[in-house]
Amino acid sequence: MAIEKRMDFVILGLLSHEPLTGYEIKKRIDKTLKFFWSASFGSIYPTLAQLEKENKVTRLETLERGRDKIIYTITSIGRESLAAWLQLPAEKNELRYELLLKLFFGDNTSTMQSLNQINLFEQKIKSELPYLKGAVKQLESIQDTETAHKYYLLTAKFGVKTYEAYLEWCADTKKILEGDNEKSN
Amino acid sequence: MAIEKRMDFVILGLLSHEPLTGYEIKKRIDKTLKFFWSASFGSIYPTLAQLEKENKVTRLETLERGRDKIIYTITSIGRESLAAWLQLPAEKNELRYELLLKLFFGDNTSTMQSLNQINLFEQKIKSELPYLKGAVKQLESIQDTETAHKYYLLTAKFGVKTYEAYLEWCADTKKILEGDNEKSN
DNA sequence: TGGCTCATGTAATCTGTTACATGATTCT
DNA sequence: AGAATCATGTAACAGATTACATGAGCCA
Repeated sequence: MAIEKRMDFVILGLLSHEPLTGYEIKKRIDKTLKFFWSASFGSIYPTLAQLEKENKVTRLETLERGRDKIIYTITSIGRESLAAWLQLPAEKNELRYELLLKLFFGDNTSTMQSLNQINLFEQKIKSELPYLKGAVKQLESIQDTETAHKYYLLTAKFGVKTYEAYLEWCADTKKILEGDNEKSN
Repeated sequence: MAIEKRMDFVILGLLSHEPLTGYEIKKRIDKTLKFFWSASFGSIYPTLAQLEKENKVTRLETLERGRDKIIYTITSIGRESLAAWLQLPAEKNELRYELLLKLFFGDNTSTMQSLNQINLFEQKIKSELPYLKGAVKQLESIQDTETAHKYYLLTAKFGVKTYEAYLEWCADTKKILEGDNEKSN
């Protein structure tokens, strides 16, 4: 019943900053939003077509370096729609961690298997954390008047904070499981 | 291509601890797994029917206090299937926070609106944290031989750790936004 | 007696992904 | 020359939710 099609607003939000092509929207999502949102071409292009029908965006076909491009620009109707959505309370706030699911059922397998899962998770977090920290550092240094950067910084800080918490938990949990593993040897 | 139907394994995992009805499975998920997984009746009952066809569970129809019940029990085939899945690396580890999405696009609205969103999130986390902490305390005190409890404790600790990180981030972020808000007055 | 919990199930719908199709340009 | 990137789009499918349908037992 409630507004659930968040892809509409992800796209409108990105277009509120600057006109973009569908391809560029995908890149922005993968680079900037990926820590808390994702999307595929299969949802981006149809959504853009629908937003155009609703007069929330306008399309401009261009030919750049011999390559066809469709640049989308947000309209005032689109901005109103986005602003209305921003006022509604955030409903979907969910974490879906298969790691935790597998760990929860860890009594059906060996301690080594559980440790293995945690190590994989830990490595992934460790490999992504520097990127997030780099974004925070860069955004803190620029100090421009662009308010969009300020909000980007706040979300990047969320990422750093939670990733650091994950790493602490990984270390704690590994110690516990390793202790158990030795006892059983 | 890969095994994506995780609902199968959530159910098999819960049944690996004890025989349950579909209704009880739903309750277990809502109570114990809700911090990192969720499910509805519309997926639980059809999945149970399918697992029975695959001989991974057996059904026992009973009449308890005049009320019909179907109690499902995991089979050895089911246990093998679960164990095989536990060995595979966890693939889906995603956080989908609409709050962060709305905050990211906060430059399209007032600072007050963004603060409001964060307050709502903070309140929700604060209201859920005591439950998680209670679970940790209880699980730490029992010290029984049930290994399942040990793994439950580890996931509950994950919840406490991340929720505490969220609250720290909320406090930090509110300070920043409140400062900005005063400057603009 | 009215509302809550127990209990099972289905149909319609949603929301999105994956895989495919196509082809130009740019980098190495 | 070949790989990677740029660029748009569709069809099939997946995986799940929501809403509905139904009804009994329990508690205040």
